[in-house]
Amino acid sequence: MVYSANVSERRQQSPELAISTVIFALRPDADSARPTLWLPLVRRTRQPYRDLWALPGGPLSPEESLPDAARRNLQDTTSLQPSYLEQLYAFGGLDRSPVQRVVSIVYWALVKPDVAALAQETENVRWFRADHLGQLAFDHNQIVDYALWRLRNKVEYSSIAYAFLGEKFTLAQVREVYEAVLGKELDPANFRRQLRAATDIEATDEYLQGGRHRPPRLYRYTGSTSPGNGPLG
Amino acid sequence: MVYSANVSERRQQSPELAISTVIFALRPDADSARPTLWLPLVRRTRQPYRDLWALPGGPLSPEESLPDAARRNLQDTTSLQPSYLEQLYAFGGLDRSPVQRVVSIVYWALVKPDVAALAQETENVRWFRADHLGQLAFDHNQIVDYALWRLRNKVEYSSIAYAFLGEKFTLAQVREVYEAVLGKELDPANFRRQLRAATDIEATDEYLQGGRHRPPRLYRYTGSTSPGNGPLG
DNA sequence: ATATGTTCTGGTCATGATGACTTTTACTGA
DNA sequence: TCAGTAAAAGTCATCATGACCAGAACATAT
Repeated sequence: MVYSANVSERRQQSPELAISTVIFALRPDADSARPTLWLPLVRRTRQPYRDLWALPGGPLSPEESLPDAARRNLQDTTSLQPSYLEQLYAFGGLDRSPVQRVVSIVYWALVKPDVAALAQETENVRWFRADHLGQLAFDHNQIVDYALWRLRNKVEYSSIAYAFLGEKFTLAQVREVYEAVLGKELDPANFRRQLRAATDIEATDEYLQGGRHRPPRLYRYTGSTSPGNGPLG
Repeated sequence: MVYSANVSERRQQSPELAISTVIFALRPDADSARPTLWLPLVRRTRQPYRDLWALPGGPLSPEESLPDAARRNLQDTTSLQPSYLEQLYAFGGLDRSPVQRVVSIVYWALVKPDVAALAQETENVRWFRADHLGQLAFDHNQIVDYALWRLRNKVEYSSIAYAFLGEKFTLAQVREVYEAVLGKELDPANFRRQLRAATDIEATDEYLQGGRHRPPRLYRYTGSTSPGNGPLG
């Protein structure tokens, strides 16, 4: 759209196309010190929904692919590099924006804790607990809810949890990821049995020292880190 | 796009937005008389990919929702009314179309056999076996493959199979749906045991007469028929 | 040095789901 | 009346899971 148009004209045009991303990271909770789900939001500086928090997003540039657009937007707004990126859904309801119709192709991403820790908050970028969001701009509450549903499903049947972890980790750390995502405690012994049966994690001969208990063995994830069931192979 | 533009200008504009649909139906195979997966395609009458077969699709009208656009398109091109409709994926690669960049939001649909039987073929609409497609226009082979993957997954963990069946059916008919979709035979006794344990199918007191064997009981599906895990509730 | 608290690690047991298979029932058609 | 066929019900071994128990290996306090 190189020419300007008023609101009623915009209503008749082809809908605007935008890319947004729901970004999840695990950060230690202030009280319990256990990891919990957080996500960064950006403050809207323009109408509509000025001063409300919204998902990072923007238009699709003509020469970039959809995931590239999501990645660039993530870099521009939050300086974050995701360890996992997957398309979530295309939202195209008629009343998503009061001004002009917008079709948003939404991605969801996971970032590792060390990367998330580097991204400092600014006036217009802030991290929120996934279960303590206020009212967001547009239909973004609905989008985040759907992304949470997808994350919780996917963590149970795929090896996505390791996108939250570093190269080496203890089985208890994996369990904490599951517990944070699913919101419930898991039996350590049974959880351990399942992970030992999985083929995509292998034991190293290193142990994590420093705890006031028996030092746990460190493991390594050997599987693929990309969304393997997508249409791209 | 109300004004015309040449190819190089189009390349720089905001990408075109289109809606397409992959439609599945079960039709009896000519040889084995067992149901197999078929899908209707439309012949392209214009460049690019003129005379190749493609998924039914078209632009998004300003005042219709995404699923409404898919439904209308399905009606316009194939006169089919789906018993199930769900968003598949948004395809936005740079080289999907040689002329202008197109972002396609693709839906997938299921139609019941009686509805599919009514839709007659024309010069530009023809049904193809899902496993015997030739080369399609654009990236539509890739899209169909992904839709098949989704269908096969979803049939195993959801109650989607009943979108292929009428109001009353025998357990063997349900099994034939699973066998056609998954492409493998299933043990009748074990399959029956699973369906009897499911809560969303109830037995009627009717039996299907006419076979040269013990008449099977008819059942009814009592669950929901809409995609229940979508972002819309 | 010893005790204590913690988590890691390995194990048992009952239960439920699954796959392979057998048997009986109820129909049609020769 | 018999043969053929699929429906319907049941058996058995195997496997995954949840609940639970016990010893091992550390740090810390006494």
